[in-house]
Amino acid sequence: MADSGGLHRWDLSPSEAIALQKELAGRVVIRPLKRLPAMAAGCDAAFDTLKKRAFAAATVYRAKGLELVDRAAAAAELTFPYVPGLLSFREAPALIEAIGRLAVRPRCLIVDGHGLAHPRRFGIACHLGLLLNLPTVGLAKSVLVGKYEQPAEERGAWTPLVDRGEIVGAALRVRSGVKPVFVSVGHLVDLESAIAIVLRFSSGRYRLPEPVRAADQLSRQLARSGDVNATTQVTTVVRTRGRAVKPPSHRRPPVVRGETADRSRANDR
DNA sequence: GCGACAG
DNA sequence: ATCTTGTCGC
Repeated sequence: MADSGGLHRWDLSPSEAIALQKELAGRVVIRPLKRLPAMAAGCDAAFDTLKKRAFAAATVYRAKGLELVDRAAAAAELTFPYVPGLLSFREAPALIEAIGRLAVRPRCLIVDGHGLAHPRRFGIACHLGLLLNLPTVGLAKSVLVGKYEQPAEERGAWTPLVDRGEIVGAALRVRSGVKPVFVSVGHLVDLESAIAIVLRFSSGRYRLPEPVRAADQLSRQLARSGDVNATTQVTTVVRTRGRAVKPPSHRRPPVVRGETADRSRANDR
């Protein structure tokens, strides 16, 4: 139905959630990725003005050509408050639902939020990666824990994000001359692989990698239009699919149902 | 006790 | 995260 693994419940109190994180943190696997994934899914969530409902989106991109391959979304009632360090207990259920609705099973996730760069080394990227058993990268726009030196201005430059004597992530310049983003290990990757993945799925035209940028836009769009299908608890909102694996001789750009996919330009942030 | 604090 | 248009600069 919703959970992918049923590893634990979600209706926990903040203190119980913290205890669970300490327990699950030991299961995170850090290792280099043998080969960069051909496709990766960006994951992000937005909220309605009443902040009573979350809209999660998952967008799959192909590394080659940075083309959108598939995307899905889900809406859910918010049951957990926003508490720094406990983000996954607020957003993960909806994100898991959205990811589960993808027609194309992603082999890698880039999650909006931190991974190991977390007080208990178990940010939302670690949580999702562990539950879905997928290589996962954490990508945040600001720091939760740790300090860092400003990296060089060129795309690809990075400096370590250090917390309590440990390198928990990196301040990575995805676009030259633009504020860096913070990359950290989620699960089944190491920091170098995580950085390589973020650079591979970004063109350098925007601060965020394409998958996350698209998921951010989709979730935000759905939150504003307070989309229909969002009536009950974990409910479907939209679903759009494109080409799956091994596309025919004639490539066809993904078609978005109900709305035209503007791929021209935009202003991030 | 005083700040810091993903989204 | 969210309330929100134009504007300055590469």
